[in-house]
Amino acid sequence: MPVAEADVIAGPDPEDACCFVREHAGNRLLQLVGGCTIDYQGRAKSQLASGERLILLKPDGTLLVHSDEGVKPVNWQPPGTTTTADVRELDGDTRLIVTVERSSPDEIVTMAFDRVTMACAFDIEDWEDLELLGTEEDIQQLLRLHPDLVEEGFEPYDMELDRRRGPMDLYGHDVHGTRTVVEVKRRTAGIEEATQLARYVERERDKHEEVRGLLAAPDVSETAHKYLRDKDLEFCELDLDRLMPKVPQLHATQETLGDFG
Amino acid sequence: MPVAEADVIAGPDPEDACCFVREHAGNRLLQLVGGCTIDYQGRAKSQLASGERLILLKPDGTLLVHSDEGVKPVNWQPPGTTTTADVRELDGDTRLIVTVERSSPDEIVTMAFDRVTMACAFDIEDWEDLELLGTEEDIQQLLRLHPDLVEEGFEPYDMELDRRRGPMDLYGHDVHGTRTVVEVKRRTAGIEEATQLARYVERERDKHEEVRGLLAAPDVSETAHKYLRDKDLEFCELDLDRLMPKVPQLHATQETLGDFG
DNA sequence: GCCTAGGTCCCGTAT
DNA sequence: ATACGGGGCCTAGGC
Repeated sequence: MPVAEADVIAGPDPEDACCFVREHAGNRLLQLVGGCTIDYQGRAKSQLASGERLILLKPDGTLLVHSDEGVKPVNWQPPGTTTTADVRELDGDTRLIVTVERSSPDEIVTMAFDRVTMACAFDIEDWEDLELLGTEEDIQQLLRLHPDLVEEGFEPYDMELDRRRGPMDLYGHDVHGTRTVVEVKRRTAGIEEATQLARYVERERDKHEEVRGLLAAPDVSETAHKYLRDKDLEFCELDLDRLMPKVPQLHATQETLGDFG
Repeated sequence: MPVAEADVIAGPDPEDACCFVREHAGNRLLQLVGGCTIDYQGRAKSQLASGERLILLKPDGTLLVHSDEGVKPVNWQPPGTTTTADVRELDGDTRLIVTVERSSPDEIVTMAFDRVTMACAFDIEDWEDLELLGTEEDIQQLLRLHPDLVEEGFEPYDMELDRRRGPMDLYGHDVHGTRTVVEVKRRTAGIEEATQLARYVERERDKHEEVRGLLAAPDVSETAHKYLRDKDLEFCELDLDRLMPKVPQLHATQETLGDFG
């Protein structure tokens, strides 16, 4: 049954469902709704007893198995898989078996349907990229443009050079000319972020006399703050309410610059 | 049109689609396929120009917006949102507008449809929990049972006590009676995992005379290995091919134990 | 609520 | 291919 550009079949028997999967897998966005067991073997191993789920197979080979709750799929496979469909006898019933596999790493997801409520296939074309604003990268660039928001007198080194200096978010010198490493975070920094900064600063302190380390974030956990003091590092509070509104302008100017660069 | 337990409407006009969304949002698994723009405002901000997408609204308030590629939804909301649907005039067209919002943090996703190809609603009941084998927790427990696989003569302290000792995966003493902290990883350990161990060991070394630190993983990155040597820590190679087959047994015995505990 | 740690994390990017 | 870092990460478990 064609529904605009969508094909929908309700309650197909295993054979029809099998044909449907074979016809559309890898070409269109394929959807199955029904009761099934799911086994996964690969980086780990999982089993899921029979229940009703929604299965999505994207044209790029992505598999998503969703239950009725939560953002994360209960099973999945990243792009690049190959799909096979078969009809097999199982416990005296004829069942649709769909397998999705890939190599490196070798992984396979096997779905055995005891019932297919619905099968759909449609083309969805999406040429657009998401424009995301307020990422760490955005904040980083804003601080490059307005280094005083990090600290009065802070001057970051040039971006091109920074690349060769390693993975540090910002690197420059403070008002007294002291080398200063800045790690930027878009949300409350925890112990892990503090350790990350410590690692970068440690490397620099091996090479140079005096190096300051700043963790620039909207907030820090107490544990992280203690750790920073311990390691002679500093926390630098970022006022996101002031910074975020500047981001759209940043993106606008970058688009303009893109015409020349 | 009832399709087993599924309702499907093809190419509904905005008003019908709006009713459909209002009727099913929060009750059943609701699906929309169509062309839309999507705006998100919350922890960050995003815009997505018009394109065809598949929208899922789970009864628990989860929102997923999928394009034709990749595992990750292009936009989403975790469980607990509320959905509203409206019909509005936009650019001289009548459009379905669906918003999904939540508080703490305040976030909103707004979808403006220029066309709805298909709308479905169905009940999917899934009472089963995924049984996952081969997690870090599994490996940890195997090593507790067979501590020689960590190192000849290693003896981990009791699990109950370990809880109070902090977040360390394993804590015990080696064949010479030296305190030993073990951080377990299920895959190649990188610099971050090495730093994590270093942090735990540092705390223990503040309190005790001599403390060893082992990073137990199937492999280590070169950088991480250097870091370990630097900090006087050690790498302990895990043979996953030997360990993983033991996991099913572990789970089986734990189920049995569960009957008594 | 905060915070930490894990994830079959995914994903981009640089080496 | 490996490795490192970010993510609107999500999610579970402690406190």
